[in-house]
Amino acid sequence: MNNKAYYITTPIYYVNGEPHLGTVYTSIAADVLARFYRLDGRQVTFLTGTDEHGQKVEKSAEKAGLSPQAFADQVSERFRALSKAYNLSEDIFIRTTEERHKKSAQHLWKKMSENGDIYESSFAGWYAMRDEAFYAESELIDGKAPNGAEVEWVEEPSYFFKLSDWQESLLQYYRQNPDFIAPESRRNEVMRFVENGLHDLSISRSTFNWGVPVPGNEKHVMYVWVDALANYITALGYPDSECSEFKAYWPEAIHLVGKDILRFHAVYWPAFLMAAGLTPPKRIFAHGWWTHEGQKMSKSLGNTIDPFALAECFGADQVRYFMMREIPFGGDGDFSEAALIKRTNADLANDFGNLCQRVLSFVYRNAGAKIPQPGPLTSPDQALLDQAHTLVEIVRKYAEVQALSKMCETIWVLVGEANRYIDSEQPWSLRKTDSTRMETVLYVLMNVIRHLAVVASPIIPKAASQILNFLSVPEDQRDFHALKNWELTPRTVLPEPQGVFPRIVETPKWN
RNA sequence: GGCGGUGUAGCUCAGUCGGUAGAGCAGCGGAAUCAUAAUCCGUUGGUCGGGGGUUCAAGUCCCUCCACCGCCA
Repeated sequence: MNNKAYYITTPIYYVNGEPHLGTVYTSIAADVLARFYRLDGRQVTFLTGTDEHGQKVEKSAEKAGLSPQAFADQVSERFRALSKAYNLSEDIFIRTTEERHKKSAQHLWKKMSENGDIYESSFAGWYAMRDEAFYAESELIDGKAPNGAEVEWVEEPSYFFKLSDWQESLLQYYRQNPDFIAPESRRNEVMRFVENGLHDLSISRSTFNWGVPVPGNEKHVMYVWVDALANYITALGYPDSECSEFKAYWPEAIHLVGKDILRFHAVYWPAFLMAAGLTPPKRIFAHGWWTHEGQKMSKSLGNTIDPFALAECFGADQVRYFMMREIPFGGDGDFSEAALIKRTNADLANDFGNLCQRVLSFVYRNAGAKIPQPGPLTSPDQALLDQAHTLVEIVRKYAEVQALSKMCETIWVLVGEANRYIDSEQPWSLRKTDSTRMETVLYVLMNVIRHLAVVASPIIPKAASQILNFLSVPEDQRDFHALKNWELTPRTVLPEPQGVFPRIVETPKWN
């Protein structure tokens, strides 16, 4: 068994806005992987949290008549609530306003500074508060940022990070670690970007206060990305790089990010780390964006999706499965009500849910409501069981590369096999002719369902746990080790089963 | 404008080292009746974006054009 540490992160979410579909997507993906590796016996830390500093938060707080901290407290809670709504199993929910984080970010700064990578200068440029980014004169379109954000001329003293010095080291790192950036198309983009030359980075601001003070110059606060990115090591105990958490998990980190913030993670972050004498993370995975009924989601279009309403009306497991299954991780996808309902009804209710129900209720009604006693196995029995036994292995291969939709697909292939097996073995006929054989068939099926439920539990945790309850599988026998080393005990009494994935007949009102 | 990617059945996509096109969903026909009217079997359907070339043979290699997308400028 592989006991190696597994560290999976989402970006910290900016408290300037409410959780949206993209937020949930990243978090669900991270949760699925975290849960998978916990079941696989690995030592896992799953990190998420909120990014709470910056000018936008300061302004929003002012508008709301609150202190920045009180405002951040309020919105941060909304992101915590998301974990409840979607059964997210984060081990650490970090907030950048925590004292330990300030210490960590400041230490990181000091290290970069000691290494000679930070210098003081002044910055003049067009600043878009909405993006918290600067634009060159040549980039402006009709006096606005390329994306339409309002810009203002800003001239102020600023500290700079010598990003330009890190071009070669970064390229070398990319070449030596071909898996560092995924998907591959993104990796190529990043490499080309770096090959084209890097500009030094303004990393402090002095015109507002809501941020981590720059060590040695309290007039400046850190530019939001130095502050934000540091969260990944704060959570492991940095600056104590000798503590057990840090030693176990760094640099094992797998950062899941949206493609919009890939550059910060794949270019700035490793440069910061190397400047501070630390190793870059193991992998950055940039996933795609969701459209809604074919349209880009935006507040102005009024077509955003409230993830809370979504989970409430369709079910957290249903939304989790849909998002993981519907598009290959890394690509863009479309969220449509029809597609969600189709997946729910076809894959969850008809294929998997009904498989469980037809077997479990048959056992409950026609086999004494007990786990059956199997007799000798036939070759179809053995063939199906063999597939169940290799399920984890195949799914694990996909988990290793964050191929989440492939993980789902693989599991559902076995669901299909199990449905075909029932039809060909016909336990309902055996009931009248050969009850021993009937019990064998049912036992095989229950065992296969057990495998399916355990392996699918990272994706659909609630339903999987219900199914395992119906199978009377003890709480402590629900991991991958138990699939190999524990068996259903014949004659164990079973509870009355119920459907776990109801069909959606009438579309709920949710939006 | 530079670099890269995509274009295959109604829809979403797979097609490894070139050898006369595949899956899922939808549609159609049938079987079964344990089950959430779920399941299972069979089946219709494509001049593989257009054109040209290499080859005994190209969705698969080369050229060119068109459309869409991404990153950079």
